[in-house]
Amino acid sequence: MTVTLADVAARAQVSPATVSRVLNGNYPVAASTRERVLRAVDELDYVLNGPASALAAATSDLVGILVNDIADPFFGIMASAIQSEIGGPGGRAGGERLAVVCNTGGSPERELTYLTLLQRQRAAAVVLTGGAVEEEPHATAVAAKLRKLAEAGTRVVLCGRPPAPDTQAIALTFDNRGGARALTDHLIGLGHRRLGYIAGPEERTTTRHRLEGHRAALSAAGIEEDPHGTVHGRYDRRSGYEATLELLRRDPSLTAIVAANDSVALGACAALRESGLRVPEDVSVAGFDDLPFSVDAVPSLTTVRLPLAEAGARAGRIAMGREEPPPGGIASVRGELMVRGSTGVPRGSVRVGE
Amino acid sequence: MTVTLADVAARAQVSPATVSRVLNGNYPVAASTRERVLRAVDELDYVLNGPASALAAATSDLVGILVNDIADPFFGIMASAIQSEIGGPGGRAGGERLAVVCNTGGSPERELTYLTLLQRQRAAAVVLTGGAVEEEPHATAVAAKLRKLAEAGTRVVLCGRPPAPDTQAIALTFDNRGGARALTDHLIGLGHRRLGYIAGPEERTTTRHRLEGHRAALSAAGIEEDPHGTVHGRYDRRSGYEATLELLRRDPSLTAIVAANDSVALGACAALRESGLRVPEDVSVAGFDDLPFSVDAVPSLTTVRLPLAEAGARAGRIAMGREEPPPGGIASVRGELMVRGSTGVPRGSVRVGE
DNA sequence: CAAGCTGTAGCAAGCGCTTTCTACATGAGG
DNA sequence: CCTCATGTAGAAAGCGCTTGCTACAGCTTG
Repeated sequence: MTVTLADVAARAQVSPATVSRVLNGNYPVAASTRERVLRAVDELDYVLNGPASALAAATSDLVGILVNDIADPFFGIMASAIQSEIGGPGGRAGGERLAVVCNTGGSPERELTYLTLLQRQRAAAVVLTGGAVEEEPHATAVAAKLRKLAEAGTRVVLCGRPPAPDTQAIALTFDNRGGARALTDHLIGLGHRRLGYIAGPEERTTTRHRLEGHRAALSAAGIEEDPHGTVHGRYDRRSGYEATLELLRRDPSLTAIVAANDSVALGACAALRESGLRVPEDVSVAGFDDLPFSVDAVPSLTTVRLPLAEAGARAGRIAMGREEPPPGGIASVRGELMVRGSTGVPRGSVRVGE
Repeated sequence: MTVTLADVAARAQVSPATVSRVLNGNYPVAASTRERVLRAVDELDYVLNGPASALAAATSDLVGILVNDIADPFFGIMASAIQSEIGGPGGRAGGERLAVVCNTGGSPERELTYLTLLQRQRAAAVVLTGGAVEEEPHATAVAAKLRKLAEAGTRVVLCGRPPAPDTQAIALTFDNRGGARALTDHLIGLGHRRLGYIAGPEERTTTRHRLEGHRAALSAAGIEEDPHGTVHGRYDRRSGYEATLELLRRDPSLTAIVAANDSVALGACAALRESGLRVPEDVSVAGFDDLPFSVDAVPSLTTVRLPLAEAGARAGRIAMGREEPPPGGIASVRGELMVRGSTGVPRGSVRVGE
């Protein structure tokens, strides 16, 4: 039924071993023999049996990329960059690797499930992207799993994710704290004193770090923080829309809104607009990430640019062992403040609600 | 070093066969034995060797999802929906499947490479999304590959992609022609007579179908088509920006621009704005797909909504054999015209360029 | 001219699992 | 009490490939 190595060998009048060596190209084979084998492969339309070869060689060419939300360009861009350094014909000769992205949907359980599945497949490497969940039963479980993977020879790289101690995992972390700090500093510099903050889900590291940066800026400027000034939500547009309405309800006099990311910021802009408020004349809005659509927004979004593609590419190379890991296994990747149209000096003093 | 089935068997004082049966749950095992085995698995932290089991059972739990551009939400949304019906703990008990998305980057070679890689892994199913390339050496090669896959028992589903004849592949096709027709009809109905069209890459089916729908609408309205009214580009924002400048150069008097998709439309809006033209007062703009950001654009985009998530979910279920394929193996999925702020009646008659 | 290389190819032993077939208790039926 | 289903477990034969080791030409060398 299906063609096997032995069939090819028979056709080429050589032993299976020789065929295997031709295909893997890691052993001297006479040119004439090689050609005969290749012709047989072609004529029989032979396709290597991946599982069999993985079993025999005790290695696999699978590389897993875990993302929180594949429909979010933030992850799409990173995944794309990682993959481009790993899979397909772009890479080194002979080394076809199957780079696969797994969508955890932000669920800790699914993250663990995928990790187990990849461990099962004896993946060559695993790249985890995006913020981690800090909640306890899970964080430890993931760390343990990562350790196991590393022990089994799987290279583990974290991209845009905080380091996982005792794990051997290489981490390229985004400096969310610093970026957030710069962003809020910018707003404060413009004269804003009443700022609202729309945060992401509470249990994520990214959320916490960005919030910490924001608060650091506030306290450095001597602005006492209003506990009502922060609303938590998801990392999507909708969440930004709703949170903005809530912030406006709590404090109609705020002059700036800092969002957890660009999507949230766009939602905020929409809510503001529908509330009859202009951006940035009435309320300034700032995002985070600088996704492609952010320049295009009207007004264009002030945000912190994260080098998603660069970091992803680097993570991919490290995962493939084609680039040295950073010293200590940890590197912090800085964002860059992009000042654009959505932020400006606060208008006068009081605005009447409604 | 690594724990194997045999180790677990030894620990549980049973034969490897029994452990295998407990793990697969497809053979009666006494409750007490099962429990003993499970405990041993737990204590030893045993993880099944995927390749070995795939080899022995001649099946694998891999499901491949091919996308053209993972950084594009169009694909992200579909991939997410497909995956949610396939992978992780969402599915049927016991059946953990590894749903993986492969990014072809729109390159025919990579598409083929991934297909081969999946064939190698003896994937349980493959879902191909997005338009196909029509160029000849490639189209035939892909069809041949799909046939091979199907023969080898891999279920093949096309989602948002035209049917592949002689292939056994199930196809859920988007009615791009019909959607494009409705969209341009709408514009014509508003009174537009000079329309520019920004198309995608020439060799893609999606591009051709949308263009055909557009032209059908024009000719039905008795508008003779200006060969200069169409510019080809990529499916991204940038392309829309550049193409718009080009269209404006060719015909400064056009009153509407139809874009290949929403991203392109956004780029068009940006170019228009920078050229001092208002949307829709001076020029109407229409997109296609209705991605999440389209409602948020200013003005919000008139477009054709494609039920990406629904179609993806359905494709996923079909791929898993959990839903009957449509009769004849082919279903056409219709889009819905969403009339929003970016289109309006054309202004007066002549506008002066510059 | 015998001994020793070098370059190629084959043998055969697994890799870790699944699954068919066989074996053996048990308890039921005659 | 013997025979037979019935339920449960084990033995063992692969699945298709890789790879360490062996074999043996054809050439150098001393």
